Amino acid sequence: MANEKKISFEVIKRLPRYYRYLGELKSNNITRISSKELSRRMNVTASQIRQDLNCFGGFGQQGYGYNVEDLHEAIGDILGLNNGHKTIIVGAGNLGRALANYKSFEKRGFKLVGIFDINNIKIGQNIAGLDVLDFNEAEKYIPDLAPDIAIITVPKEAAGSVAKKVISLGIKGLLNFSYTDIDVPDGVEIENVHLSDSLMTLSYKLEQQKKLNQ
Amino acid sequence: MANEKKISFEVIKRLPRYYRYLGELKSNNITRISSKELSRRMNVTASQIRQDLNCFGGFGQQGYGYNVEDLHEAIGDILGLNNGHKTIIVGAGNLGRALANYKSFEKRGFKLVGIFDINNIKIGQNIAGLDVLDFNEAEKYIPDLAPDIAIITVPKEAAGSVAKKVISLGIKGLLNFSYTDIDVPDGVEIENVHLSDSLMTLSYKLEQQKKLNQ
DNA sequence: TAGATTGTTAATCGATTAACAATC
DNA sequence: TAGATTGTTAATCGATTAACAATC
Repeated sequence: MANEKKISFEVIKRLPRYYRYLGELKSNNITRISSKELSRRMNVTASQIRQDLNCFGGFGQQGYGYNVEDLHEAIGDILGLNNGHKTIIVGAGNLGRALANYKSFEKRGFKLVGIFDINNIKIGQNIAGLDVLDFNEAEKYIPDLAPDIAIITVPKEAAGSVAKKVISLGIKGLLNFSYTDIDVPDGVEIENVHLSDSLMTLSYKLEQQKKLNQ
Repeated sequence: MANEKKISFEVIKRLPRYYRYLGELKSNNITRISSKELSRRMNVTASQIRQDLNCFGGFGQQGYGYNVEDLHEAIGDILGLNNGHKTIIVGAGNLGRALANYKSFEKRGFKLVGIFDINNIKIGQNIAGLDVLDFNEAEKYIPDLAPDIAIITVPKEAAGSVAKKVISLGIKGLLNFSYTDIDVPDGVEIENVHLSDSLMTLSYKLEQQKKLNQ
């Protein structure tokens, strides 16, 4: 019944980038694009683009290329951006606040429905139009809010227990920004994002440059 | 002269994670670890760990394993974390503020020396102990601050020109958070970080789960 | 139709894993 | 010494690229 061909996560990770470039093309009123031209702009091979897209079906047309708007929407569908995912943020610190006000999330169809913290000073404060709720009373709020995704921006010491709690309340997707990896049970999905990691790999690259110039 | 074996970026991207786990072990007063035990904790193969580490030299000892503290420091060195990289942030919006107050960066040896914006309301405000400076007068400040790295948290429309400006002032490393890819000339390094990308791949995973459960 | 460009198969390349001799 | 575990070579696996027939 289901389409059985296993699609590698390498391919999935490239989809948001295709999505972004297609969005750009769309706002520039470009209606069609060939894999060759897109490859030139994105700095990847045309072959890879065609392979990637063909994992999901034949979006293109021989002799013509791809319809920008159709392809943009198709990738959005594949990524599940048109499902109106409801999200909460746990941790109303600086990063939590920044993400709450982050317009990109909203634009890609993610709707923020709650912000939580355990700090009395923060509880009740208004962030991005929402009053910060007491995470110690999570079971009181979360079932009604019914979010799909929890964005975790708490200190690493608290990350594990926060994850456990929200999972127990039925949340199926976690985006973890705390400086630790969180493991989740089967049926729950997680993406661990470590902001300092990219700063470190950047640092490595600078190191190499420096050596080259010596 | 130089060590000529090319190390793949796949390996480099894993280093921050090794670094983090070793840091954890260290704070738990664990002094030695075998690739097998580390592989169990990190959920990777022992073989990969040994291969990765051996790109940089023989840190281990047969029959013993690896000395946690030594290895932690060695990886820090490889990543260039002990160089006291000076950084600036361009864009004092929510994300810029959050990153300015982000303790992880400081802890890994990155020192914030300046915050810039072009908005008069923000200029002069104090963030993380620094007065926000006018980016329109970047050439007045940046040569003295002499940063290695610029963290770019401006809207995508401004990202390109901000990059061009800081590169012209001698900055060699860019960490770009704006929702566009920035290309840089030879000799300059960049890491593009797109926060919504991981939210999108998470959304994809949720989509797959949903299909499974139908 | 002729030209362009896809979809897809085959070839290549690189990364991961397995295996084991070296050695602490 | 015997046991453990590395460093490293070889085997496997998977991802990327090249090539081209199909087709718009």
